[in-house]
Amino acid sequence: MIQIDLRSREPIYEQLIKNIKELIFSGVLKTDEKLPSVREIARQLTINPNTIQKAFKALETEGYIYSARGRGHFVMSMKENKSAEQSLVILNQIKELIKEANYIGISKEDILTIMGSVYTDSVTERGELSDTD
Amino acid sequence: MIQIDLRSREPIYEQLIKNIKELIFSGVLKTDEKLPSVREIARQLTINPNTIQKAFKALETEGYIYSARGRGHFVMSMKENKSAEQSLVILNQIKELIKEANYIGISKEDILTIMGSVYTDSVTERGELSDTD
DNA sequence: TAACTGTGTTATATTATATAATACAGTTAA
DNA sequence: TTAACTGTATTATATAATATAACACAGTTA
Repeated sequence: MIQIDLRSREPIYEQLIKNIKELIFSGVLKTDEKLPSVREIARQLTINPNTIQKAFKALETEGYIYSARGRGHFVMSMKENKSAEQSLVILNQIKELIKEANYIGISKEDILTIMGSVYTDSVTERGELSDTD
Repeated sequence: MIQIDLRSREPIYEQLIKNIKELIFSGVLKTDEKLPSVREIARQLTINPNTIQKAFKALETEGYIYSARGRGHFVMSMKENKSAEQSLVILNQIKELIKEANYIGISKEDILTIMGSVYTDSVTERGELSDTD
C-alpha cells in the first residue's frame, strides 16, 4: 500500500506524506476510512513509529486526516473545509511549475492533457455515486 | 533583486534556486546575461559565499545557468537543450499538484486561468494590450 | 599588476532527520 | 474486567543536512 525508498535523499516522513496524500486524492482511501496504525505501518516498512507519527501529525495539521485517541487516524472529509489560504498556496505552486514548463518548452497542450486526466468529465465524483466499491 | 527569508525552514540555497529560476522564467534575466557573482550576492544578502556557490552548482546541474571560470555565471540558452526526462519530471509534479487542487475543490477554471496568464496567446484578450510583468 | 571572477578544501556549529526505548492514556472486543 | 490494540509524549543517541568561517588556487579583465 505504501512504498518508501530508504536510499532517497528525501526524508522518509515526507515520502510518507506524499504517499498517503496520493492514496487520498486517488480515492483509494475514502472519507472517514481508517488508516493503518502508526505501529502497523512501522512494522510493515521496518521504520521507526516516531517517523510515521511525524508524518501523520503533518497530515493532520494540513487537514487531510484526523486522529482519535485509541482508535486511529482517519481520512478527513473534504466537503468544503479547505481554507482559501491553502488554495492560494496550491495555485501558486501550480503557477510556478507552469512557468517552468513554459520556459523549458513544454507545450500548453501537454498540460491540458494532464488537466483532462485529472478533472475527468465523468459524472461520478469521489465515490459519491459509485457502487463499484 | 533576490530576497531570502533567513527565518524560513526552507534552506537558503533552495530559496536561492527558486528565486533565480523565477527571474529566468519571468525574463528578468535573459539568455547569456551575467548573474551577480557569488561574492557579490553573499555581500548583499549577508550570507556565506559557499551557500551561493551551492545554489549555482545546482542550477548549473539542472541546465539553467552555466559558469565561466574567472568571468562569472550566465543564463543558459533554453532553445532545445532540455532533456525529455526533465520534462517528464516537471509534468509529473504538475499532475500531482493538480490532483491535490481537484481534491480540495479548486475548480478547473481557476487552473485554466493560470495557464492563460503564463501561456499568453498572441491574440490579446479583453482589450489588454500589455502584460503587467 | 590589481581586482575581479569561479572553484576547492578543511574545520566547526547548528539543525534536521531517524532510531531506540519507554511510558501513559483512550478504545475495543472477548 | 482484561488483553490487545490505538494515539501521544518523552528522553537519549546517532547520523545527515545545512550554514558559516577562513582560506587557497586558478582564470579573466581593465
